[in-house]
Amino acid sequence: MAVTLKDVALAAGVSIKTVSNVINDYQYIRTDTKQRVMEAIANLGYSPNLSARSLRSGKTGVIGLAVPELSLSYFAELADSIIKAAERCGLKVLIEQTGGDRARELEILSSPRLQMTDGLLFSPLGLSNEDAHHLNVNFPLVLLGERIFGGPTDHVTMSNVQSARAATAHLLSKGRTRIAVVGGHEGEIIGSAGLRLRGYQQALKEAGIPFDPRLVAYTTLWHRSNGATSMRELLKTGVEFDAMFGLNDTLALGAMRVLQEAGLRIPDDVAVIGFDDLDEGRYSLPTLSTIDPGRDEIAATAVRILQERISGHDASPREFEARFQVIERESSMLPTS
Amino acid sequence: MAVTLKDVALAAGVSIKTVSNVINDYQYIRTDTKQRVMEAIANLGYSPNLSARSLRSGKTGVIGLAVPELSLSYFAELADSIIKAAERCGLKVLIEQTGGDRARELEILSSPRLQMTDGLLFSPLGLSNEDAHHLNVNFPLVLLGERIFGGPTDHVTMSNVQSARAATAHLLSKGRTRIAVVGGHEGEIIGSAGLRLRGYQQALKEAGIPFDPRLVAYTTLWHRSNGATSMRELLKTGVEFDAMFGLNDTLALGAMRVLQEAGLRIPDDVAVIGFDDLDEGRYSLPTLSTIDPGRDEIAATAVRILQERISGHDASPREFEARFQVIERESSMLPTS
DNA sequence: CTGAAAGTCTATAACGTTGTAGGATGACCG
DNA sequence: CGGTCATCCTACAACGTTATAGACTTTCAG
Repeated sequence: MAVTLKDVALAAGVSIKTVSNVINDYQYIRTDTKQRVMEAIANLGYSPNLSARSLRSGKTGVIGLAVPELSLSYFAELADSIIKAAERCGLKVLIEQTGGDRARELEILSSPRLQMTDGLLFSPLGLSNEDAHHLNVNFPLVLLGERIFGGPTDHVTMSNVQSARAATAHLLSKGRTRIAVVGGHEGEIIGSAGLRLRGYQQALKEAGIPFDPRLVAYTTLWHRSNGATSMRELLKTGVEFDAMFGLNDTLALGAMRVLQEAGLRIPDDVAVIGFDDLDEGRYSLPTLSTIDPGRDEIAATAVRILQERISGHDASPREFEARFQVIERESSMLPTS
Repeated sequence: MAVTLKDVALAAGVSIKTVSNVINDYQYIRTDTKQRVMEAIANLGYSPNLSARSLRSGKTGVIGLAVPELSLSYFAELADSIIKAAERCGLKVLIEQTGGDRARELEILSSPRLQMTDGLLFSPLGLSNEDAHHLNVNFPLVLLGERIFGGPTDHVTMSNVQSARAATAHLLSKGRTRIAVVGGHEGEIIGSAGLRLRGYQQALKEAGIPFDPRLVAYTTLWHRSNGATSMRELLKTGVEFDAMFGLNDTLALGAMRVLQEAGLRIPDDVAVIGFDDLDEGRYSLPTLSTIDPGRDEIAATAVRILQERISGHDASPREFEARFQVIERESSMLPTS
């Protein structure tokens, strides 16, 4: 059925290796031979069998990307950036969804199915720092996200602590002092929630404002609905606040919706900032202030260093932190006090 | 470096074919032989080389999914559903982004790089019905979306016309008669925009209401910003309306934001319905009425029939239409007139 | 004119897996 | 006891590609 090198070779009257050489731009081929082979290729509609090629060469030209879920906007936009970055390097991306489940994440690290790829970009959610040793795998692996630091692999992350501190400082600069937080993870120290919460506390401390634990609403998955529920519970406790820091945009949008239902004005009664710079926050009502965590930079860096590892670059694990930016929109647009 | 069948065979003192047989659950193997082989596999940490396997078997266990962009929420959620459906069939998904660009879409249909997959789920945006013949490819292909009908391949789609008619009828049932539309594509007949617009017109006709072309706002890509811009222009024209049908949720949310900026109340002044049932619409303010186009059904059907084609099912092309549902939320919650 | 070097091509052996064909053992039936 | 059959295993050949080694030409300096 399928046309192979052999068929082309036969048609062009050369050996299969010559055809292979033409395809791989080997230096020493006469122009007319090349011509003849090219014609045969075109006539027969030959295209190389990639399975055979990767068996022989040991490379597939495909990288894996493991994320919790594409229906979480942050990961959809991350995947978008990564696919584009990979394409620039001539790589395809195979996406795996873990649901943020620890067991599934561990399974992916040991799954033989991933051998169809040259390496893996891995953004875990269920793993924690104690699982770091599981990252000791025998294939190129680049870690994304903030669940594990100091692990045995290259790691690309955002400046969680610093940017959360900047986000909080931004609200403080507006004269707000009672800043609620939505999306904490109970007891977490490392992880997006823990780190961002730490940044929040640092900013408070710098401003000389005591940390009030009642202002932190905890939740599990960072889904829209959880942002809404958390805010609803926070309001029920009666604790007062004049600003809110959503640990990501999705949470902030869900929470904002509940605030407005409760008749609170944004930013007048409650100034709001999120985290992630989702497209969505640009068209919400009000538009959402946020942190741009440098997603494209993360994607490009991750793909680049994964490719370095694939081509055999051997060095001790490196940590990369993307540049961030505070983006002020309506939800916190107030005169600076 | 890597452990192969040969190594395992040597360690277990059997032939490589026996090891292969153990792995593939061949019937006739003595329990103790099996045991010995399994142990050797575990000890050496063997896992099969998938390139070799696919070269031999002609199957890769990977399917391609080509969509415009994952940062468009609809496609992110579609990809999510498809990856989950594929997983249930033991398939991996390789995602390709076309940007909705016709040239790139055509390229994908002829790209040899896709040979790393067993088949393709293809959701074009730039192609039109005249390009149907390009779908005549020599690999299993299932078409998604509404750009091409009656093409040479299986096709899974949503009931665009019917469900748009139902969406419009829903607004009409609330006593609204001046229904603006956001997201039309100039001159389009086939395609999500064209079909949904047709459904809109059908509903009007059934209700005996004349079609007013001034109520239709046109746009290109269905991005949030375009929904906002379109609505801004519509308001500028001064044409009156008491309801709006966003041809998808993203557009509707963008437009809703502009309506509210303009001081119009939803649903009181303008009742709104969207299309797609994005998660986002559940937490917007107000929550967004919409059409659930049956995304999971589309995903499951598409994967199933692609798999049928891969396993050699030969029959004339089939068309599938998913069941839809009108979902009433706050943006159109009014007493039925 | 000669030998070395550069240019052009080919035969053959891998890569790691599965399919085919068949050999060896023992059980069971007539 | 001979033959058939099920059971268990193996040797070998493929799948389509690229790497290796080398054969044969041509070029060109000495």
